Amino acid sequence: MSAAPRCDRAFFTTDAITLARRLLGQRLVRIERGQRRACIIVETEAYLGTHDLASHAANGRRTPRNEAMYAIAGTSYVYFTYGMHHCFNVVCGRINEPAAVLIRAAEVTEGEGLMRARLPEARRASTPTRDLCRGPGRLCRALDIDRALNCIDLTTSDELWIERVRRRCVRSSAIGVSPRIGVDYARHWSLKPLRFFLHQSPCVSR
DNA sequence: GTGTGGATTATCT
DNA sequence: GATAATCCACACC
Repeated sequence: MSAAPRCDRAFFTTDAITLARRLLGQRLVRIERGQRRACIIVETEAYLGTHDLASHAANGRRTPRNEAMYAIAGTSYVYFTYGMHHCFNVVCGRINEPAAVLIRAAEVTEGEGLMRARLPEARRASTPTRDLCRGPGRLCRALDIDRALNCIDLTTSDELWIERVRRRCVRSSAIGVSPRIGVDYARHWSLKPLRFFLHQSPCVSR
């Protein structure tokens, strides 16, 4: 594990599309009981604001669940869905203007054994390493991210943060763009090109 | 390789 | 009461 500076407030303080691209290639770090897990982010989705009908904050909806989306850039937003999965987002934009980036997939670099231990016994050994953080629910399971980590400050937390392992954004030609996944209910907003991923990564979902 | 449906429950209407 | 920013197993090709 090479030393790298933690992403600071300025890194997160931008619009969701910019942050979604900026996060690609950066390192997500989780410390639990003194043990470190890490992975390189390879897939993200931008959720833009109250006008974005696919966002939990669509039409200005503000509830206990999505309260974190209204917080300062660099705050975590972790929610529970489909009765069994957690999803991890990084809040961006201005305070009271809900925008966030969903972290959809990553490539494991540290703590693979700890991640495998979270799988059911039957699949613990047979699951390919590239699948451990391939998908937003799998990523949260592998890193043991749940609502205890909702609404924390990623610039100061000692449990979860992002390290800036690359100074500049990945070049555009290396980034694939597509519609977001699983938001068919959002009418024309489901078709907008707001999913970003590294072409060359085997750890991108679908 | 593709496609389909079921799991399972917090959250909101 | 309905829905969900998903995943998995199984059928079939």
